[in-house]
Amino acid sequence: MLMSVDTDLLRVLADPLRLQIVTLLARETLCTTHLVAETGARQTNLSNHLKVLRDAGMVDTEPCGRFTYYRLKPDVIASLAGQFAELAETARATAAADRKRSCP
Amino acid sequence: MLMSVDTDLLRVLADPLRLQIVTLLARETLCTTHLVAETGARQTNLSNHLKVLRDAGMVDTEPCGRFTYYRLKPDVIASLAGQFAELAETARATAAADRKRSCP
DNA sequence: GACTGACATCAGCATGTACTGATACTTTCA
DNA sequence: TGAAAGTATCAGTACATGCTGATGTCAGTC
Repeated sequence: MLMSVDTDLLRVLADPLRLQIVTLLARETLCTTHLVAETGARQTNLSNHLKVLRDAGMVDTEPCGRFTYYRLKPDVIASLAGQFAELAETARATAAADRKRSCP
Repeated sequence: MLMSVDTDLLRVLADPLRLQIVTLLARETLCTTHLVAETGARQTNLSNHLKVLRDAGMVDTEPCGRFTYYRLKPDVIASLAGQFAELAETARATAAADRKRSCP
């Protein structure tokens, strides 16, 4: 069966530090220095996670002198939100109808 | 900062087999035998994953003779969907406003 | 009561993951 | 032009994760 939600994206967001980065970037475009300061993570650890987010296609980079700005791709989050909304609606309707398959 | 989405729940759903189980249960209440048949997973592997879903508070169990039925808790999925919807809206508004913090 | 079916639990193993420290590369500054 | 700042990459390590096979427990059947 086709998955209802993209598990590769879920795995990327399931890490607390990466989710924090995504949440910060949802509010404003920031550079690596900003993100180190806001998250308290070490610079190389943050870079590792930023690479995971880039590879997952969730953020774009934007050089600015020797700073690198990261910008979230809102459509990726919107797509995930849509998938969860569908799953939630299906679950709600099923609970309301109390659908239960017979014993085998 | 408080997380925008529950990463413990995300980690639970980030596994393809567990997400498949949740998707099947979103459509109807099923027993372990049904789930083995629908997913093709081995019985002990499926039981391991069902335990993870129970421990995460995503499903309830319902004994029925020697069968065990699993019922999805729709409010858990609805809550996650709501969290993603908020994150998506924040991201969309930020992209529209083109918010970018100045260089440090 | 023995047997069968359904399913939960557990230990072991292979693989994946997240962090650290070291280091390389690029840009800017003095 | 060399030093400093910013950031990316990499190897190593410790821990987490997912699967398997074996096995235990409980409900139903004969």
